[in-house]
Amino acid sequence: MKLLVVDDDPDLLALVAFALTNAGYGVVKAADAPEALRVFDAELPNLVILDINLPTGSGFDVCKAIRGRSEVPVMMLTARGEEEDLVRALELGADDYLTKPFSPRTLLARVKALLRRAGIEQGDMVQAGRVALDLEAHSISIDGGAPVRLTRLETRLLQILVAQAGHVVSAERLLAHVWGHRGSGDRQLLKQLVHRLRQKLERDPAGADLLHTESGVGYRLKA
Amino acid sequence: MKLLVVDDDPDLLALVAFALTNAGYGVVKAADAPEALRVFDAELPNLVILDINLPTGSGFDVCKAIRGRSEVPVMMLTARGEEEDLVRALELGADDYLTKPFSPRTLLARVKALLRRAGIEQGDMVQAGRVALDLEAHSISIDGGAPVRLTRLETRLLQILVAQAGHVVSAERLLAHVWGHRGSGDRQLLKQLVHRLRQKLERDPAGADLLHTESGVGYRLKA
DNA sequence: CGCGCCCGTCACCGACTTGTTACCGGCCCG
DNA sequence: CGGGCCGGTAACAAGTCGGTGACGGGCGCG
Repeated sequence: MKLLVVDDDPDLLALVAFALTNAGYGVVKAADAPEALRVFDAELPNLVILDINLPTGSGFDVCKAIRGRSEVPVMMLTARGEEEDLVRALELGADDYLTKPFSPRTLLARVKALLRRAGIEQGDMVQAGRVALDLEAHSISIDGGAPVRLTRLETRLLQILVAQAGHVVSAERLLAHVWGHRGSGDRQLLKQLVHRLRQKLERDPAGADLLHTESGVGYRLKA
Repeated sequence: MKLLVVDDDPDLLALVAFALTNAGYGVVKAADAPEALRVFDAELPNLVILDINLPTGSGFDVCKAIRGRSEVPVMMLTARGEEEDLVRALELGADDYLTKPFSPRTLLARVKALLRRAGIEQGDMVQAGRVALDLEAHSISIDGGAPVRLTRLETRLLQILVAQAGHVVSAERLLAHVWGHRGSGDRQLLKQLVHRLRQKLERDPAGADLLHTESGVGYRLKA
């Protein structure tokens, strides 16, 4: 799930991008109108978040241009007291708006609602660094590459590793999460699962080296 | 198609009910929280439109209570400036929201979109990508080709697959939708139905490969 | 009544998943 | 130097899952 965020304020742009990335979305950014359209055509995002006030050209033009080539949902960002602009934006085909300042939580809820309404609801998806794990489809994609199919256990293993990306996860904890208390203490189960998972990851050269062994402790997914 | 509208403002309630009735929907009304739940249980509507501000109990409680007993789509109505409430509503399981004031046209478009997404569109045709499913005639047409007759169960199966086209639908969910909770857990039923459906689809060469198996998860209709 | 269709059930096959055993090599430490 | 521990790898076996064919009961209809 790829989102395009357009804002000329670097701080706000970074904040929004951070919140969305953390929630597991792929984010591409643009700081002005021409760049926005360029990135849009190159990346074909599933949703656009667009500041009304842009230095070069206005957000209206971008919204209109996007509407000319796609039905993708567009959310406008506006400063308080610009309600008349808002009406214009909605008439131009924007799907929702958000008044600054807003909380990341509000942003996320709105983005989710928009995606749901547009019917491009994604499955449960978690992302960490270069890997995107699709819990619904049981697949993983590295650096946005072709998705690799995973088995049930592999998915469960990756789920916790992705959630704890960059940190070591103890073997005991992995065992508990994947097998429940049944497999407690059986390191062989884990060895095999890790081995099989690595074979799949290494089919994509970008995926080799992602899953590190922390000797005597557990495993760690590169962030 | 029956819709439940809940609002304590008699004017707004009448307006909304009028717009929906005019569009051909059956409408039942409620003015407060207890009445809403009573009417809900009695009428089992296909969609609920729910004001957040209710005199007795809040819209939240109603939303939660409804979610506790059904997956029916819920649309929340909110006044401008209640964005925090909105987030809470969406997290409680509401599917969409509308900020007052809104135009009847907007309301209708949203209601239609919600019903389409929920796959409870009645009567007419549902379409997704290259397939057009006729729920009345129990037939399907691929790429505008000759319609193929379907049985009752095949139609129900395709209904949810078309509604979720491009996304994996879990076996459990398919079973629940086609057979109700009776067939819960019986994969064999699903295997056979999918097999029979595929045979029909593959009579049209364009239809082969449309219904994809996601091993260990469920099935997915190509978008 | 007999026919055809719908659909639930059984049986079987091949592919995949998962648990288990065995073996290899490196490392630490006495 | 040698044994024990650890992690990686290979190979096998049992179990599971999905696809397919076949049978037959139920039902509506002429």
